[in-house]
Amino acid sequence: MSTIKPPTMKDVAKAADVSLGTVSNVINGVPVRAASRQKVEKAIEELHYEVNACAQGFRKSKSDMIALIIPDTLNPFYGAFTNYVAEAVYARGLKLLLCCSHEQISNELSHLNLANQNKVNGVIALTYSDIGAYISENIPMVVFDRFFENRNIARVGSDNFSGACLAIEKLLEFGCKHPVYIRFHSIFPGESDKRRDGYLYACEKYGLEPDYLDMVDCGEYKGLLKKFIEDHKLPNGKLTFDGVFAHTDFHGYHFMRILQQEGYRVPEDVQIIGFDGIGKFGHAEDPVISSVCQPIRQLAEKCVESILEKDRSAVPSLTLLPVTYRYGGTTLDPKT
Amino acid sequence: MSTIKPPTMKDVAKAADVSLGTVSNVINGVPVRAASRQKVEKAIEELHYEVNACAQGFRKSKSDMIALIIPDTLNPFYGAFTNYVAEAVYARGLKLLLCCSHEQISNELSHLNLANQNKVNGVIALTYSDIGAYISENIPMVVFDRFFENRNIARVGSDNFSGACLAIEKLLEFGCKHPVYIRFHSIFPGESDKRRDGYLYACEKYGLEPDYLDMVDCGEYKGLLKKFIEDHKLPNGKLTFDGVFAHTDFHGYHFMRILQQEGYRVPEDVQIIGFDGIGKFGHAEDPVISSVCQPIRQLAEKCVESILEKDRSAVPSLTLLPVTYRYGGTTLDPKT
DNA sequence: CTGTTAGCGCTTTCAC
DNA sequence: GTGAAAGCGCTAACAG
Repeated sequence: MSTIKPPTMKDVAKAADVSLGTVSNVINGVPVRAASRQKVEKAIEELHYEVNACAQGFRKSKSDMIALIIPDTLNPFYGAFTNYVAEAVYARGLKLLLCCSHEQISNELSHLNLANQNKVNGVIALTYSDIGAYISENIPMVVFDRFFENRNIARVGSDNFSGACLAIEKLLEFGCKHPVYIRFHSIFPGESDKRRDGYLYACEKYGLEPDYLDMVDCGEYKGLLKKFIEDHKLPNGKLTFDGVFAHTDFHGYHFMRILQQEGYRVPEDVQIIGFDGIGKFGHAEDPVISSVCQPIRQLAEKCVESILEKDRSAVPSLTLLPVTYRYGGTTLDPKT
Repeated sequence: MSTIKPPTMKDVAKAADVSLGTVSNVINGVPVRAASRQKVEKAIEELHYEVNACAQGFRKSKSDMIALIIPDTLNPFYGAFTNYVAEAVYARGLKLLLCCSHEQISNELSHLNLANQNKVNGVIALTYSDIGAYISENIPMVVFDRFFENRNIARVGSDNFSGACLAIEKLLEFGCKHPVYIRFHSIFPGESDKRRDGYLYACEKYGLEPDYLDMVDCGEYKGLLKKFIEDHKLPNGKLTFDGVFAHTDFHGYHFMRILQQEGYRVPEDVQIIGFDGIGKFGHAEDPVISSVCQPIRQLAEKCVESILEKDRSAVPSLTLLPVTYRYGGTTLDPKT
């Protein structure tokens, strides 16, 4: 067990015959005389010196890490968001501390504690509870996709309201006369509630009778979807609706499966547009259904940008990014 | 900007009227007289003291972090693996440093450096190159799924050989007479090459004529798959094969799409079994195709376990976990 | 520009 | 068991 201790800045200083401060300056990009710089660089090279990030973090009370609190990375949407946050973080020379909460408030809080204890530069959170109150005042935080009012924490998300309108407009454009809305939502209020508001607004705007399923997500969605179909069946077997705006791709997809099981054709009898933009092999790969896509990469970028903004008064309290429609086989898009 | 400095162990010691060492002992679970312990705990409570993980890491030269080096978290397989590694890491009171390499060796190396600099307890790597040589001798490392010979680093993965045999056996069981194998592989050698070996072995064992496509993955797989179909078409339009073992679910899925475009029915005309066990909305959710599934959670668990084993001579240099078959709509499984 | 120096908060001896 | 004290490697403030 001959564990050789790695060289320190002191060793470098000695080898380069300069002072500790000079070595520090070279490493941190502080202007230094060319001759000294070269001596130091040579010594670093020869000794294979590497900064001790722990010591640095300790001294500066900053670990140069960003903590991402997210339910999991199994869900393709979360996986994609995590991926793009990571990219944005690396691009700024920082590290990513990944905190999966599995939607447990207790985990969210303990991870928040961890973030505090580790002196992270900031935390990006996609949480199921209003955890903002628990974070240290002096750690920048931004919440993504889940908005809790009554708190002064920066929020970043997609323009859900416009997205819902876009979905309805597309369905109408593709020939639907009676689009319905299917929603299973968390018991926690969030920004995605605006999708319902957008649906209602679009109905009013286009003179449609609102007709929608609005349930708390309970795992029993399949039965409820079947019942919804039953309730909308005419005596001749036809359905009273011909279009579906689904709150998420997941529910849109499963609704499609059930419709098909019952003998209806998608998109010929019923067209479906979901929300999120999930692909079968990860984001942006082979869409699962036609969908209103969230700009995940840009959302991640905005979150990191907002965390790193030095002038905290300059970060917008709300940033809403535009969404786009993408064909995914469940709609009758005209061949353009 | 009235940033109040958080309390330190010194503050706790003063408030509890004990020495610094005693506070440290309480925090680290070292036996302490009950009276002292209570005084300290009370002080911690009152001051809202929290350990400074940076200082701790600095002092101990251990950050209590595990670094995971993985191409990305977009791919559902990687996303799932990341998720389960995270769980296993948290369960042991550690943190996860996520390093996405995007398959760039330069990124892999720089993340490895980072892991070194941050005094991580170990690194788990799913890499595209033999980076083992670059890690500090005294940081435990385990490579997952990509095995490089000639190096003394612990390796964990699925039993690819048996998995390939299982796939062929299932195809035969479901009535196939002529199963082929479709493979697009990385230019780097890896454990998944054993899937080909398994296919060849199964062919020999069951008296089949091996017939397979073996190409370096180049993004042009669609054209190559079409050509493969063309090359296996009889004058009457039928195919010379009736079963496909695909190297991954991804390629199996796309082969299915192309077969369907050309008018063949899956699974009636051609049955397909992939490898990995990808679901449409993340791992274990609604399989994309019938598949030989990797036990991702257990693999992750094994990796973490291996990293944390104190007695390095006790960690197996190779751990192969068994795979299982799962129906996913592209095979003619008997209703059991 | 450069050298000197004082800690950052914690763990870990070492006497008592 | 407990207190005192010595740093871990680095940054930043200061004087030259």
